[in-house]
Amino acid sequence: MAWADVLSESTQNLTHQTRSTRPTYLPPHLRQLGGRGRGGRSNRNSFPPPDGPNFNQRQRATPYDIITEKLEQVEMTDDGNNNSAVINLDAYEDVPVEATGSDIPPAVKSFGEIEMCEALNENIKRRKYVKPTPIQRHAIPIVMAGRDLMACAQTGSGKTAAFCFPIISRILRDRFEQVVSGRNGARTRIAYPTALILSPTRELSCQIHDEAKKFAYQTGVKAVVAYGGAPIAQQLYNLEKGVDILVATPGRLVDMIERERVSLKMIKYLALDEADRMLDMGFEHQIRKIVQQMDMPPPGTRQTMLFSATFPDDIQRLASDFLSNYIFLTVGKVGSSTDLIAQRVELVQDMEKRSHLMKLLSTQKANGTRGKPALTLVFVETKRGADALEHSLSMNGFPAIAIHGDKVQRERERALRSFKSGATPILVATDVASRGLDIPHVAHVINFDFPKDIDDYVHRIGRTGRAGNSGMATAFFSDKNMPLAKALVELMQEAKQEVPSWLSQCAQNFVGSVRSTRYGRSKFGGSDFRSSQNDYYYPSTNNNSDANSFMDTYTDGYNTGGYAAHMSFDNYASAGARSSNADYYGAHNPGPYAHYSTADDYPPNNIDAFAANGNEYGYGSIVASGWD
DNA sequence: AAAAAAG
Repeated sequence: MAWADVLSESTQNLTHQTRSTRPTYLPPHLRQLGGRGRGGRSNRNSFPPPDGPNFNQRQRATPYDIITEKLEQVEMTDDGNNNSAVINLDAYEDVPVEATGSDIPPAVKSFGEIEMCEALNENIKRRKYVKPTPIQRHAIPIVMAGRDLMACAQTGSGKTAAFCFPIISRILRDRFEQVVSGRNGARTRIAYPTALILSPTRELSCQIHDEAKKFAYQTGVKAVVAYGGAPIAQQLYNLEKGVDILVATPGRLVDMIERERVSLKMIKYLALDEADRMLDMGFEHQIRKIVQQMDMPPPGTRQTMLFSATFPDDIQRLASDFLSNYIFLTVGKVGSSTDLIAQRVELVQDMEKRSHLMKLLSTQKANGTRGKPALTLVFVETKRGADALEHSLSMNGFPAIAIHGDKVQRERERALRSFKSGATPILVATDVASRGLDIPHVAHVINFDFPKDIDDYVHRIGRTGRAGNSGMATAFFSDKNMPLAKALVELMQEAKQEVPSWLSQCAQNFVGSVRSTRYGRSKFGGSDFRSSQNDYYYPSTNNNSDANSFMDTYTDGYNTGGYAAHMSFDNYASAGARSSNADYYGAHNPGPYAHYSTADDYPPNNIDAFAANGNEYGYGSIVASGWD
């Protein structure tokens, strides 16, 4: 079958596909009617209205300032060693920045401009953070000024530090100014943290905790982590010894609160990492419970910071419940560090994915760099699929290990360690690993199953190309993914990536058939939803609903070129991929992108190399092995 | 029809 036939056939099939099955956005005031199958009393209007000073004024804030800038060149900080903490700031040259809100504190150019205690400064030096990244330059002064913040910054750009520094710094300042502290004395077993950092996965919470501990070293500020899947006793013991910053996943935290071992009464700083995920379906209820139904001080009396690389409008609406007169900050909205990730998309049907993956991996293997295997992260849709693919790869001589939520925590951590160390250079993962995890030296992210939500794609590929390093991402795109073609094309264009013509074609064929925001209008970062005049804004609790006029000024900041050069295709296939197996990327397929368009292209000549075993997962019997 | 997060 010729390539054109495949395309036309696949587009014909599309007409039979059902439209998006993702639930459409339901305004909060209608949710109790069961729209998302979430019963119960979680209607936010039923919460007692918070009585913070700014609470009811937050949407009535004075005309908003808009700060738009492009950064001047910042120094390269690479000191030559391979320390992953060193960020190649050169890569962030010309990153566009936009801040909206009232009275926006000016950005700083160096850590020196921020008033922080000496111990914290020492720790920053220890971590080899010479100059702040763009998100840090802007976010730190905002947090230091006591302002609430909703921040979008590209993956791998130092978000954790952007909220950890100022939180630690402010805790120290508070302690100095008012001697009073919420720390528990010997008489109570209840812990009273002053800062709470929530994240969507256990591994991410651990990672944030590790970072926070390093930054807080010798400052007297104590960070403790709490997450499920591990014995609770040790975590409780750590809390008893005193805690300032509690890093937690939602479930375990609620458990501890209900056991009356933790109280949120003294919380002054609340940070949600991967905030859009935290407020997405499935998590929102738990987060609301923690933030609005426990003893947490209301917005305006605590400081709230939300961070993510993506922030859809509907999620921003939900999030504004938690915030008071906040500043919206976008860093790297268009060009973004994902310039550093060379993205490629291949049309691969489900049946062919495994053999295609193995071909790809064997090419890569043959060209490993510096004697070290290139770390490759393969994303799949389901837990079962992850296990099946892990098995299949292992049986064919590819050192792979899987990580997903059905594994016990020890196994999850073991898999991650084994991957990081290079012992198992292929990690097959579900979305448990898609967000926030900082794994140095991931060379290649493969979207074996294309994600259902384009924002997940952004987060997944963000596992490579971190801290200013380059990386590559390959997506297998099948007929089933056509509804996302348009969003993918737009995203790739914004990241200055070459879009294969067949994909543009698919996108065009789908125009008008998908209206959902989540499918249609995704991009790196986002824009302040308060500025879109047409969207009805749902004010919370007892506010009046005259919301449309609350922000009158808005300019569309970015625009036109000037971003750091992105990689050409030659760079893309680097890491030696053009040597012995060059036809994989080159001669075999004349275009800049390699497609396996027909059955004749496959199997590759050396298929025996990885399918000779004849086991049930071998080439040819893929269908029977769990991919139903 | 999926992943994650409590046990």
